[in-house]
Amino acid sequence: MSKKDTILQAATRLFSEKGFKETSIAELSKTTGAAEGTIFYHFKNKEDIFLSILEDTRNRVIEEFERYLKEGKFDSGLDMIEGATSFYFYLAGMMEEQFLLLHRRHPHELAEVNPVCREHLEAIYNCFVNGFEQAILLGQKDGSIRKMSSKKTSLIIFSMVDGLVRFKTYNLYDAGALHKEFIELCRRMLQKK
Amino acid sequence: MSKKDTILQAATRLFSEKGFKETSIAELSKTTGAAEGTIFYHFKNKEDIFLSILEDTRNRVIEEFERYLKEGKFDSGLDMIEGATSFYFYLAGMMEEQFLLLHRRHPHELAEVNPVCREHLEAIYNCFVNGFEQAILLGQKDGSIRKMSSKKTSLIIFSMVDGLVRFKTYNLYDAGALHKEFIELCRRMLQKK
DNA sequence: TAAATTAGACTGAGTATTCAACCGGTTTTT
DNA sequence: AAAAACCGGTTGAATACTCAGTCTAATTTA
Repeated sequence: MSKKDTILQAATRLFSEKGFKETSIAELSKTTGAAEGTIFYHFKNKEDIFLSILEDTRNRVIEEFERYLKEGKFDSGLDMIEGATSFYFYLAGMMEEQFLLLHRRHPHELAEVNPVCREHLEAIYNCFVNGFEQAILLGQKDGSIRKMSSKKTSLIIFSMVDGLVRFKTYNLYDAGALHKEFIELCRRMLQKK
Repeated sequence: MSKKDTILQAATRLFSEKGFKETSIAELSKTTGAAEGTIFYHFKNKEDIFLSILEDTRNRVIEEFERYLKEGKFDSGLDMIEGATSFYFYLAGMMEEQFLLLHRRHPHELAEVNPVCREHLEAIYNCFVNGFEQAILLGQKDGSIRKMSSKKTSLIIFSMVDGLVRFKTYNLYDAGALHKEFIELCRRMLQKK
């Protein structure tokens, strides 16, 4: 792995675990074995490191989620919602550090003043919300999901799954054990009859 | 208002808007008109300011929520859930700064090493989760809510409402317009038949 | 040879916290 | 009554420290 990638990988862990401001270049240098000068040779400043991480996260998240939806075979729209939400949980586990980073306030604050950051964040969120909406629209066509606003419902579902993932990272309750119940509740609120 | 309260109020706003680390004593001094020394006369250090805010938040949140549940008249457990979740949204609007603060990562990180902080956080979350659970148990008694794990379901409902509030603060989508739909979905996933 | 990397000194702008001094009012002493 | 001591609250300059980012000169790698 190139030194640049090593830096990026360590920065992802440090930024997600400790926060952007709380991570110093000196620490990043020590944990990677790269000299401080090397870090600034590859990235023009600290924020640039952060944006690179966000770009990588965006690419990977979108690639994985869209591939899952394309390759997956679903018997109905309702099944597709179950698959998509479950895959969200799976992805949050696979890419734990990146999700931790996204759940911090820093990227959202940066997005308010930095268009590049905003673009990355919107792309990530739209990917999921659109995926959920597709499933709802499919379900309304095949009759597994009742008539309702697909736009609004997909937003609510996204805020639900995202809320659960956050819950797990904060570790206040044993949120990991809630998956089965969540799916059941989700089905009930969407299905016909 | 005493100088101490002025400091506390300004710190609540600054910590919630900018973050703990990102807020300097110098800025707090400037916005309150209190000298830096005065701040450390009233609080033994920066963290002490934060814990005072958290304590105030805890007291206010619990007082308001429990009073609402006690004084409120509900026709059924299902109505009580609607009332309790709606009141959560209302409270999040009324105490916007405090909720913003709670939604940052800092209090949760501090809670891992500081028992006082952990105590405050747990008290706040338990208050809501227990309130939701009471409503579910009541609904199961009066027949408005089906058989299900009251514990797990109350956790999921809490993560849902909390997720929506977060959504609103991040302002990525127009989450404020989702309240009516949320209530409807909530009813469907809980009620019998 | 050119690009990548190193160690580390350095700058300049912050940072939290400390501290001796000060202020206005009240009580105690003379 | 005048002087002295006392008090909580307040001040802002001083302290010791951290940090991002720069720079250089030497070395390694491709």
